[in-house]
Amino acid sequence: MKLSRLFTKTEKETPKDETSVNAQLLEQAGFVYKNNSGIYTYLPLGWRTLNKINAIIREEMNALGATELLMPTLVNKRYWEASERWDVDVMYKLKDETGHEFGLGWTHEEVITEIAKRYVQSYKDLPFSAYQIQSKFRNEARAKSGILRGREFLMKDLYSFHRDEADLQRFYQDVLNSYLKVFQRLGLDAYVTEASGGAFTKEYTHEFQVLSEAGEDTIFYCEKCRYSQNKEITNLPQGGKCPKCDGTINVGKSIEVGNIFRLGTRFSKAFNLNFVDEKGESKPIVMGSYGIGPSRVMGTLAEVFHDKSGLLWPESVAPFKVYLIALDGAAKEAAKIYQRLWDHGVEVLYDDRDDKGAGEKFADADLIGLPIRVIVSSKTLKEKSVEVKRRGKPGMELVPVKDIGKTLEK
RNA sequence: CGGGCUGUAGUGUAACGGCAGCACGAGACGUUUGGGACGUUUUAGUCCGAGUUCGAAUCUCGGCAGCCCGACCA
Repeated sequence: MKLSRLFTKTEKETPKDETSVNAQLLEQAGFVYKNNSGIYTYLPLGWRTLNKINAIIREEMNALGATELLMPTLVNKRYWEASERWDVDVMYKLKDETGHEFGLGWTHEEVITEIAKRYVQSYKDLPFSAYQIQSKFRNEARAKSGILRGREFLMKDLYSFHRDEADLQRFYQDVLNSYLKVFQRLGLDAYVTEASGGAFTKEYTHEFQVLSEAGEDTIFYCEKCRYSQNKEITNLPQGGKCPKCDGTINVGKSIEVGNIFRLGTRFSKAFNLNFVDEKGESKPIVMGSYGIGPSRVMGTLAEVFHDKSGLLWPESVAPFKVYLIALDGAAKEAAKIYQRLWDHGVEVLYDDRDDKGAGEKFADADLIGLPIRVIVSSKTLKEKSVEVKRRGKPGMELVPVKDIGKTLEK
């Protein structure tokens, strides 16, 4: 993409009134636009990043054997009444002219359970799992921290259906491992944290927590074996011995980027979702639900990966891999290099603005935070080379123009 | 939902109750190009509504909006 065609611009100043790093940097660099508190537009750069995050999640969900679908956002009152969740204060409710009442979907156990009823009758139909990536709406009393806690946000929600607790437990463990893989690919160091099940279950659930001062949660964790518990439920002693190994328990603020729940039969009983086993006996289906917030993940990445000059995206989620800059009359050669890089499958953002000084282009490159910066100038062309620099790393190297595609495609 | 703070050009900021100014940005022309370059010139603003006052960006009330703290957060 050429910068001259990107309609967004960076801001020289950090937005006033924003104290959280993700809000400051993502707005300043033109990744998101705040329409209202907790309600954001994902601008072209941000949308590309979000789609990179989604693509990684999709790959891992598909690898689990889950299939993707898309459920409605407008969810009729009858669904919520069936599970006794109509009187939930985070739900946006609305009524149309004819008096039909809806809640905007803030989670979709009810909808998927009803759908499953239509297609699942026998043990032969189990187990199965399905997921979606969709905007969720939650009427948060207080949206905060940029895109970390929004009223409208993106969520990947996965639901699984099993014949018994043992099979749920097996899949639950698979999802746990799958989530760890997702976060590892996203460049995030997530702790699997034991937490309370809230209204869903009396058992522990597991949250995926990334240490960050911007987080709202507090976890007690062992760096050595990575055992971790949420402050809500823990009796681990700060500075004390880890009960699982000989490590020490630390305390830190953290961002919850994912969670997994064993739902049991709460929803299948509410909707009479049953199956018939080999003996002809009818039994309630055992369910699980599992969530990751891609938009919150994006905010978390901004919180974790930045420096005083701007963002520092991991390559797996950067909107582009390369920020290409043409200086002093090298535009013609830069355009060729731009094309060559794309031919090699390298995603390039080309700063082709001819009315901007070098300093401004450098500042924007740093702010936007793509992993690699390539500069073409008369100086480098004298060496038949371009300058390649990694964001956040000292030093640079000259790479011959003829090798640039091969060098950067890796 | 309780509490605190704040709303001035696109952005960031100034102005005692008394002429709304500055910088950047944006537009035009020219010179520039290795860390937000320079000259000339143009452009654009007091969140909305009431009230007090000779006079309101400034004081009062209401609304709307944002940030922060707390409560809440399957």
